[in-house]
Amino acid sequence: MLTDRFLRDRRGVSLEAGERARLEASISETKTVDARRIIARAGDWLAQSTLLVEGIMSRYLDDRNGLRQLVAIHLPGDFVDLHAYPLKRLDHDVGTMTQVSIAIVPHVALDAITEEMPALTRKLWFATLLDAAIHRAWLFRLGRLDAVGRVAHFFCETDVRLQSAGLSDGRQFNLGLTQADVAEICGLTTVHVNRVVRHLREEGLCTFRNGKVEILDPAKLARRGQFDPSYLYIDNSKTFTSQDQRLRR
Amino acid sequence: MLTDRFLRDRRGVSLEAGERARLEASISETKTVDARRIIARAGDWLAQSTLLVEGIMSRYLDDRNGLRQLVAIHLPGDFVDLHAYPLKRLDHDVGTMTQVSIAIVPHVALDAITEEMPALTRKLWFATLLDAAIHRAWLFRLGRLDAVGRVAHFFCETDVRLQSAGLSDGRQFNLGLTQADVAEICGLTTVHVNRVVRHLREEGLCTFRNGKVEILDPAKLARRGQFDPSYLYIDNSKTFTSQDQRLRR
DNA sequence: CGAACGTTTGAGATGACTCAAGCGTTGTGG
DNA sequence: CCACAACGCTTGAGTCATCTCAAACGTTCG
Repeated sequence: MLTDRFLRDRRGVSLEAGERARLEASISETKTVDARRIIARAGDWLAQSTLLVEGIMSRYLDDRNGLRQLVAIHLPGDFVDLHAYPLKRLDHDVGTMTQVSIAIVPHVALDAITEEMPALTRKLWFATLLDAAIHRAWLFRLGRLDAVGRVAHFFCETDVRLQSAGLSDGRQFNLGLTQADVAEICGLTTVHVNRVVRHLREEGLCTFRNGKVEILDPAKLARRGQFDPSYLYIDNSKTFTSQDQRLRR
Repeated sequence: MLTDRFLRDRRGVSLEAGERARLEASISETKTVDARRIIARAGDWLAQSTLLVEGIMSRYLDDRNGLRQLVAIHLPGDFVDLHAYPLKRLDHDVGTMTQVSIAIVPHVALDAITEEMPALTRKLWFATLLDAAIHRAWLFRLGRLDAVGRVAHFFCETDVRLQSAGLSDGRQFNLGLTQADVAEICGLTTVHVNRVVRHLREEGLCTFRNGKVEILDPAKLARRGQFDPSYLYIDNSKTFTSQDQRLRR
C-alpha cells in the first residue's frame, strides 16, 4: 500500500489497520515527478499535502544571492508537507531530488479525519513534530559541529531513517544526492564537502560515491558526528545507539 | 487571562472565546520559577506541557564537550513544550532564561480537547508547527548567514515576536539575555558575539547592552540579516516587511 | 564529438576561533 | 563597610577552518 512506510516502527504511534485504511482512502491521486522539480513554493497556499512513496524530496530556503539551505530531506514514507495542513501557507519551497512517486491527500480529507478520528489526528500531529525534532538535530549539527562532524551526522541520520523505511541495511544505501546537495544540507561549500568526504574515506569511516554511501565504521562515524538517534523516535534502531552518549547528565 | 497572548495576531488561527475559555480551564496550576533553572530534560517522559506567561525560556541541546546549542527561544504567550503532547518523550532540555511565570496544562486535558474540539486541536497543532517554522528560519540563519547576519536576523525575529506579544514597540525591547546566550543561539563564541555587537553598533544598525536591544535602523538591520517575517505567520508585522525580499522568483 | 555536470585539487584569502588578560559592576560575607 | 569573588563585557594577538577563485579531469548524454 502507498502508506505502508508512513510511521513505520515509530515508537507508540504505528497506525491501526483501520487508521491506515482511512489514510489510504484519503489519497485522491498518485503521480510520478521527475528529479529536480519544484512541487510547491514559499508563499503558496496549499489545499493538499504530499505523501512520498518512492524517491527523495527536499525542503529548502534560498537566500538573496541564490545560496540555498536545505531544511529537510524526505525519504519514502514521509508525509512531506503535512505541516501545510494546519499552516496552509508554505514558508519554504518543496522539491524533488530524484524521480519520485507521490500520493496526494486533499486537506478536506484531513478535515474529516480530524473531526472523526482523534487518535489518528494525534498520530498525524506526531508525524509533523517528528520533522520538527529532526529540524532541531539539524540546528545542533549546523551550530555546534565542524564540517566533518556535520557530514558524518547527516550520513548517520539518513542511514537510520532509511533503515526504518527498509531501504538501507545499515552498511550502505543509495541517496541520489550530489556533493553539492550535501553542501546545501550541511551549510558548507561544495569544494569543502569534497575535502570532507575524502577525509572520511581516508579515516576509514565511510565513503560517498555516485550518490551512494557506504558506512565502514558505524561507531566511529556516529562518534565523529556526535550522533544519537533517539530524536528519531524509532523503536529498533541499534546501529548507532552508542553506550556513552546518553550517560551525560 | 493566562492564555491572553497565546496565538495572538496569528493569521487565521486566533482563538474563539469558547476555545480560550476551554484552554484556560485546562490549566491545572501556575507557578513562578527562577532564572536559569531546568524545567525538563532530554529523555524525560512528560505528562504535561508548559504555557509561558511571563519571562523567557529556551530549549537546547548540549554537545559531548558541554557546548550548548539553543534550538528555540520562548516568549510570553508561547506554549513552550506543547510538542511533548504528541511526542511524549523530549529530545532536548527545556529551561528558563529569566525568572518566569508559567501555567501547567496536563496532557489528559489535551486528550479531552482533541476528542471534543477538533477546531481548537488544529489551532494547537498550528502552534507547534509555528515553532517548526521558526526552527527552519534558524536553520537558514546558521547555514547561510555570517556572524553579523545571524545576530541581526535573531534580533529582527525577536523584535517581531515580542511586538506581537505587546512587549516591544519595534524600537527597543528587553531580552534578558547575555552575549553568551546569543552565542549559543547563533552558533558562535561569546568573544565573537562581542565583536559582532560592536560592529552592529558602529554601523548604526542596533545596540545590545544589559540584555536590552535597541534597533536603530530596522530596514538596514533586516537587510543585513536577510530577515523576512512571513514565516512567523503574524497578521500585522510591518516593521521588517521589506519590499525587495519577496520579489525573488 | 562536444557540452554539461559532478568531482577533484591547489593556492591564497578571510572569518571565526582560541588563549589570555584586563575592566566594570554586582552581590556577599567577614 | 570594605574586600573580594563572580560574572559579564571588552580587547589583542595569533591560529586554523573554511571559503574563494581557478583549473583540470572523468563520465554521461545528446
